[in-house]
Amino acid sequence: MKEYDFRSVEKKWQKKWVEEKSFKAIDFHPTKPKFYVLYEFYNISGNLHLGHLKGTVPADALARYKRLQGFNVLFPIGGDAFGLPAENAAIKKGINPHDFVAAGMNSVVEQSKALGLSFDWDRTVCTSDPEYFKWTQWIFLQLLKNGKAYKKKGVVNFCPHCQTVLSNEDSQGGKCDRCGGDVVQEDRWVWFLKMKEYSEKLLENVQRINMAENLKDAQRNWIGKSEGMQVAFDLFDAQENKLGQIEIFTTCIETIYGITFVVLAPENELVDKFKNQISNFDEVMEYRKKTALRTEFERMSDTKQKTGCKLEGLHVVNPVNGAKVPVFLADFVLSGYGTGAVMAVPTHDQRDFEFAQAFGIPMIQVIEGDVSKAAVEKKEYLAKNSLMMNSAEFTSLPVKEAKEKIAQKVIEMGAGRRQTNFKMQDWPFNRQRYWGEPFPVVFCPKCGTVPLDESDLPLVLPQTDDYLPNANGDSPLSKIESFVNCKCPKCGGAAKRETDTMPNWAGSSWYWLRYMDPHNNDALVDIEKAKYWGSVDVYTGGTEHITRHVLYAFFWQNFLYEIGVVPTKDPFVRKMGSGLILDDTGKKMSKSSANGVSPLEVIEKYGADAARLHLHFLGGYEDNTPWTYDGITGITAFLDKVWQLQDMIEGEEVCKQHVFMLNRLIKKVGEDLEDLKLNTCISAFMIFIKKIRDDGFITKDELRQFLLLLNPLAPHITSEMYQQVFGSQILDDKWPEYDEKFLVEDEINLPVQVNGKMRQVVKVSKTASQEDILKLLCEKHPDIFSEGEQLKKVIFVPGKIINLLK
RNA sequence: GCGAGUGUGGCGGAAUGGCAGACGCACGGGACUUAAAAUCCCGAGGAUGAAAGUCCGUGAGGGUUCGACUCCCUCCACUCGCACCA
Repeated sequence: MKEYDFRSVEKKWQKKWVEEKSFKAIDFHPTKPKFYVLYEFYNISGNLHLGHLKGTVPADALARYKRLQGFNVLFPIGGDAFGLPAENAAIKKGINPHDFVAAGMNSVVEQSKALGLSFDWDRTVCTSDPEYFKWTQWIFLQLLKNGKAYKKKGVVNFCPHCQTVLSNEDSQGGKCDRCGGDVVQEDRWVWFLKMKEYSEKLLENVQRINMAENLKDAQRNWIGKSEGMQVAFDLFDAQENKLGQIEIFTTCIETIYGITFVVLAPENELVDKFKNQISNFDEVMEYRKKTALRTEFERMSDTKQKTGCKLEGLHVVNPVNGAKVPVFLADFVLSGYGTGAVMAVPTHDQRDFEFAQAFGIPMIQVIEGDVSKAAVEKKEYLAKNSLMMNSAEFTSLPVKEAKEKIAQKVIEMGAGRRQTNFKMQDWPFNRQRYWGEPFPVVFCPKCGTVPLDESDLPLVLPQTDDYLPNANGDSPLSKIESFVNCKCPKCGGAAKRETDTMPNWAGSSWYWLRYMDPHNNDALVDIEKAKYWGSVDVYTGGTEHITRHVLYAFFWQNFLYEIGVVPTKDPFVRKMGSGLILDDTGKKMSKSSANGVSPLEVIEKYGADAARLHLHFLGGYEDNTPWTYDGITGITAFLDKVWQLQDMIEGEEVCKQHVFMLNRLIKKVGEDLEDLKLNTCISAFMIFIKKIRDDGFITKDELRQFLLLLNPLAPHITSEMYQQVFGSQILDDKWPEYDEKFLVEDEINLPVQVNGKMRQVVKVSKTASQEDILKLLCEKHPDIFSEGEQLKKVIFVPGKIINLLK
């Protein structure tokens, strides 16, 4: 047997798989059940690095395993190419984004093929391809027509470096997700998608999906459901004229008798409305200006330093006791959450406590506890169910009871109602950048905002050399006269196009649907095909997009379901978040930090099978794994031993000597592949092969089954060996099945404990009774148990352990 | 601050109530070789012992149990997510 030459063998099979379309998914397969495996498609902003393999290889192994099991597997790939990441990368390299993306797409395809990934290449899509984004634009039109998209001037996150508006999801922690710079708050015209309206539905998606609990928590936390009350306070001027009402949101209605002030977010429009009644208006405007200049990051980092400004000349009245209460502006109140106004109870809310101290506002304690140094907060007083004080007829009641009774009273008075709020905001959907989907919308002086006719899609992105972002944050498209000036689709008069583009998350919010029907010119997906392929069965990829892409995906899928375009509310049945590959300093390996090791480098040195196995032998799927070449010789030695099995064939059928361990291997490999536990799966193969080598032979059928089992992980070497030994293609064979009856060994090693301490291991029959074992101990290990010895108790778990208590 | 998670040999990591350290790397010994590399075989948590064995051992301390890496409580360290969300 000549040595295994991975270079020629791997190339041969990769070529064959592509040419023969070996992994083509069949729509409406007459007999095979469908199985949809998805990997989070490639972001076209750089080369592949080893981090990508953390998601692709397990998905590939699962797809190959399911195919051998007889499923009609859909395993597609594509490119996420529009948006900031690609554009920034292109600008950095000085290449036009069109060319950059074309080259990038080509590169990831070639690298995927070199890894032996079994994608269906006829279904590849790219989000910046007009054939694709035609349907992204189409979805936007449906959102607009169904009242789920609106344009509004509002205070939003803006990145001065990237010169664009960002969503909350893109500016977590007050930092731009793309450049890491500080995000500021700016007043801008923004296209919003009504994602907030879908909060409950998204929570249901989270409930239904099969996913790690910590990831679900992150999503629930992001959506941020909170149940409380909305209460109206009458607003008066200095002469006691009623001006209107201020509505506040609270989850602590039980503290309402302790209110000593009310706080509005600095942006609150009541300030403008009643400017004539505010005697210190200049001071107020100055405070407003000051807070607007603070970055989100600054606002968050000094939370102990409360700032604010009293609205002199205005006050509100507490509806439950008629108390006169002053009104402040302060930036610890967020305009986007609840009503942008809060009732402040310094004795029972730490923020209010700090604010009251800073501004010398009196405090009223309404629940028992020590409020001399800090507020006694909800968490504490609810846990203790402390007693009420200073709260009229509710004084001396336990707080839990009082909470309900006070709520009732406020409702009966007509001053408030129960209200559920969500942290998640509507999705700011436009970017002031060139490289994105143009909005299919025009502004007509006569007709207002007019959507393009669906037949005019796609609205393509005009070619230009002047695509750099503008200093004042206007889209580069606004400079292209031929694009901007157009005719109104409604009245035919002169009109102007929207010149902002959609965010990078637009194209990725529905791409799994397009794979089901990638070449359809009449619909984003044929409804019958969508019914056939259903939801993605297993979705692999990183966890960093869990509160962004995955929530956007839930949102769009729900919307498309409501308008009858797709048959299910759930895009994914199961989402499996992969860990990261870390470099030698413990940092995440990524395209942006330029520490990525190219898979091609590993493939060149050791081969694709070795690269696939080694990376996943290093650690579990969900764990962060430090990358190293150390240990890869163990993998190459293993593959050499696999190759040598061809020389060890003796006999035909599975032999008695090997039947137990072969069945055990089949069971273990199947279970581990379902859960993407590639590391323990690989070790199971190593244990098996060691035993075969000890015995010195393998039968022909044992080898056949072994190759099938290993094929999902190491497809090249197993395909070659199978062809050489059996003369046919491994892909035409079927996954082996195990039989429970072969999984029980006749003889087992039974641990013997004395008083809970391990003393001995005895070999006994699997059916041995307690008496049998005690008898055996008398004969062979009298030091542990001898004839006639008194035992206090014996714990015997058949097949597991025996524990003698003396 | 809130939420979640992790902590096991020299290293990557197995084991989710029943033989801790599977499997692999590095390491030591042996075979092959003039020699080295490669390959193959054997050994190996720590302490003690010639050995059989004994004791200790999964971040620290306590608890539940016949039996705990595994379950519960307290604490320490690290990682991640969210963060003035009323």
